[in-house]
Parts: sequence; C-alpha cells; structure tokens
Amino acid sequence: MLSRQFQTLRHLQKSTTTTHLLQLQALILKTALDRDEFFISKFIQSSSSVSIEFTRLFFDSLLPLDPPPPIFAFNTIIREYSKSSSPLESVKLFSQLQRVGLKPDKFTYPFVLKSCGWCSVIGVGGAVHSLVVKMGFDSDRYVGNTLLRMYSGCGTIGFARQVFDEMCERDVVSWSSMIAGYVACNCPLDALMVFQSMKLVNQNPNSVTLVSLLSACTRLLNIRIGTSIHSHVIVNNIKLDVALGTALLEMYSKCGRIEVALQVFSSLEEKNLQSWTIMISGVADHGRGEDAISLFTQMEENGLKPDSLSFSGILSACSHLGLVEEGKRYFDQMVNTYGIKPTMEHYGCMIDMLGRAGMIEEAYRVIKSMPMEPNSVILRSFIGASKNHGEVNCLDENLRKLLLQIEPDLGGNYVLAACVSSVSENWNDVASLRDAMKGRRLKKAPGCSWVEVNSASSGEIIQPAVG
DNA sequence: CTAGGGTTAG
Repeated sequence: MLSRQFQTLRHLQKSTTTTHLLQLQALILKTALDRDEFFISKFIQSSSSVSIEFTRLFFDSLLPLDPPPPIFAFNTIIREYSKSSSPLESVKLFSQLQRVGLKPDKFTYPFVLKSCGWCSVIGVGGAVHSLVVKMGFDSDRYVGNTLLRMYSGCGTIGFARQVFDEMCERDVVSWSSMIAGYVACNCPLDALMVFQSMKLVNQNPNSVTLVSLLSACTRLLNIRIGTSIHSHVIVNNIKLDVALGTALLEMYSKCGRIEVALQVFSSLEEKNLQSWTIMISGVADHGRGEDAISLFTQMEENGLKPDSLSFSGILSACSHLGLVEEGKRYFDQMVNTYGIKPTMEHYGCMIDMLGRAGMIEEAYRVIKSMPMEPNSVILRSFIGASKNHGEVNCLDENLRKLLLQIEPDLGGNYVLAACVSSVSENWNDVASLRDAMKGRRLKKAPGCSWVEVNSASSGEIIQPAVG
C-alpha cells in the first residue's frame, strides 16, 4: 500500500494538466486510496498547486462518504484556499465541515482567520472569533496571533489591540504583528510605543520586528531612531537579509541620507526587485537621474523584471532631470514590452515631464488619452506648466474647473485657477475669490507633535518622547 | 506517518 501511495504521489509531481489529474483520480478510486487519510491530505496539498479547482472537485467527491473526510483533509484544503486567489472559499468550507458534524481544531482557526483578514471580512472574522472563545482555543498562541492579524488586516486596529492586550502570553510574533499593524494603519508612533513596552518586558526584537520598526522610522522621517536600529543590528550581529537591508536602505534614503542608503545597498548579498526599486526611487528623489537610469539598467541586466513601481521610480527620475526622450522610451517599454497598465502616477510623471519641458500640447494629449479622470496633482502640474510657458490662452477651461471641483478645500488651487483664468472672468477679484471659498475649511500642513530624545548609546534602540 | 502565526516601496 505504501509503495502505491508513493508512486501515485510521484505521478502527481509530474502532472501539469487537469487531464493528468483526472487520470490520477481514477487511479485513486480504483485503489481505494480515497480512504487513506494521510494520502488525501498529501494529494490535496500537491494538486492544488496545479489546479485548486480540480482539487475542490476531488474533495467534493469525498464529501458524501461515510465517514466524512477527516478534519486534517478539511484543514489542508482550507489552508490551500487561504493562499489562493479566492480565500473566501475557505470560509465556506469552514461552515461546511461543521455541517457534516466535524469540529474545527486548533489548526483550522489560523487558516480560516488568515482568509478573513485577507478578504477584510470583519463580520465573518468576528463570528469565527466568538467561536474561538466558545471552544476555548483563544489560549493557543497561533490562534491568538492570527486573530490579531485578522483584525489589523480588516483595518480595525483597535480590535487588534484588544486581542493583543487580552492575550495571556505574548511571543515575539505577537509583538511584531502588533507593531506591523500600527505601521500598516499609518500610526507609526503607536508602533514605537508598543516597542517601548516590548523592551520593558524584556522581549527581544528579531529581524522581522526591526523591519517594521524601520518602516515606522521611515514614515516619521526619524533618522535618529532609525540609526539606533542600524547600530543594534551591527552590535548584535543580526544578519542583513533582503527584507531588513531593504527596510534599512529605504529609511536612510527617505530621511535624506542617500549616500548611506547606497552603501547599505551595495553591501547587500541578495537584492530583490524591491531593493532595486527603492534604491532607484531614492536616487531619483535626490535629483540623481543618471544614477537612477544606470541602476535601472543594472537591475535589468541582473535578470529582474521591473514592475509598475519600478517604472514609477525611473519615470520620476526622467521627469526631474528633464529627460523627455528617455521618459517616453521607458513609458513605451513599460506598456509594450512588459505589458504593465499605466497608473495615475505614471501618467503624472509623463505630464509633469512634458509640462516642464514646455511641451504643453503633448502633455494635454496625454491627459486626454488617460482612461481615468486626472487627479489634482496632475491638474496642478499641467495648469502650472501652462502658466509658466505662457500658454494660458488655449488652456482647457474644463480642467481648471475640474481641479476646483475635485479638491475644493485646497487654497492654493484657487490661486492657481485665478492665475490662469481669462481677465473677463472675475477670479482675479479678491471679493469673488473669497466668495468662492466661503464655507471651505482649508487644509493645514501636518505638523510633528513629538520631540526626540537624545541618547544614542550604540546598540540601544532609542525611543521618541511623546509631547 | 502530516499542518499553523509576524517583515520591505504608495
């Protein structure tokens, strides 16, 4: 029997089509392997990489059996669905297993909760949470940690925090998940405060924790804490893997230390698409367009395929450096060679680039060719360029109106609109400008509400003081 | 005879 299983599984490894899989299914039925719990799970696991749909058909054919498929088989297919493009199927299977009289175990919950977080279905996730508590699985660390992630994946960080606070034991994963959750919902200061508590209970951060902390520093533009994390890495001999290295070079780059970022970048043993892209955007943001182009070429030579964000970096470099021909070439390459659909940001770079170069008509043609309505950044850039190049007379009035319509609360837009409006209109009249803005509350620039603490003993990760 | 949780660009 064992050799038969082995043989069938080896066939499975070679299977690439559903026809092969159907032949295998016939074989399984003939040899009664569908009664073998161990085999079924292995089969589900391997065949779902070929086709999850087929795997489901196979699994459904087992459902009417008596006894029903073992919980292990359910867990396996639920896990496979949580990794697939239709994670909601794992939720359906979760209720189905209860309908055939089986009880979810401590492995079932993490898989189904992962799907809930992925699909952002807080309703289902909450229901599963109640079940977790009712069945007494809330003391399981894995279950607790996936609950936390489910809530933060659903954008409900308060619930995530509540799960975290009520956990009876927290490990480094719980702390890292909580910190990552705060970073993801754009509360980097809360992330640092969680880390402060983490130090108080003597829980050591690992490299995953540090990646999230660096991300928090990047958002706060806090080079001091970022640097202290770097020294912690060096003092504690923590390996600079791709994730940590990329987070570190991003922190330096976004905080204006482009030279240090380049140093970290070149010291990385392994670089992935993200490392290259962040480095390219970094030098581009520092006005070093030639370096961006050279890095982009090196990246392609290293066999990496640029994605949508890589092109954002290189296009913004072209725009800042006024490299119109290169920019057009990259845009064309993106669409025609790599088949990437341009986003608002890509169009923004092109329009900005053409506008700065005084190619107003061509920039206008790009706006008209966009499949979506231009956003305020693009409109401001284009209207500003028209003004700077003295081409306000042929400006499309609709674009000017559109800007005030989609972003009526930004005062500067009225100034810009007034500058490019024809004299016959009354935008230049202060009274009517005030009238147009009546009742509008203008946006204030965000301020920094906290003060740094100055204590940089090496290896010690410093903390912000909350003001 | 088997399985589970956390990380990076906007």
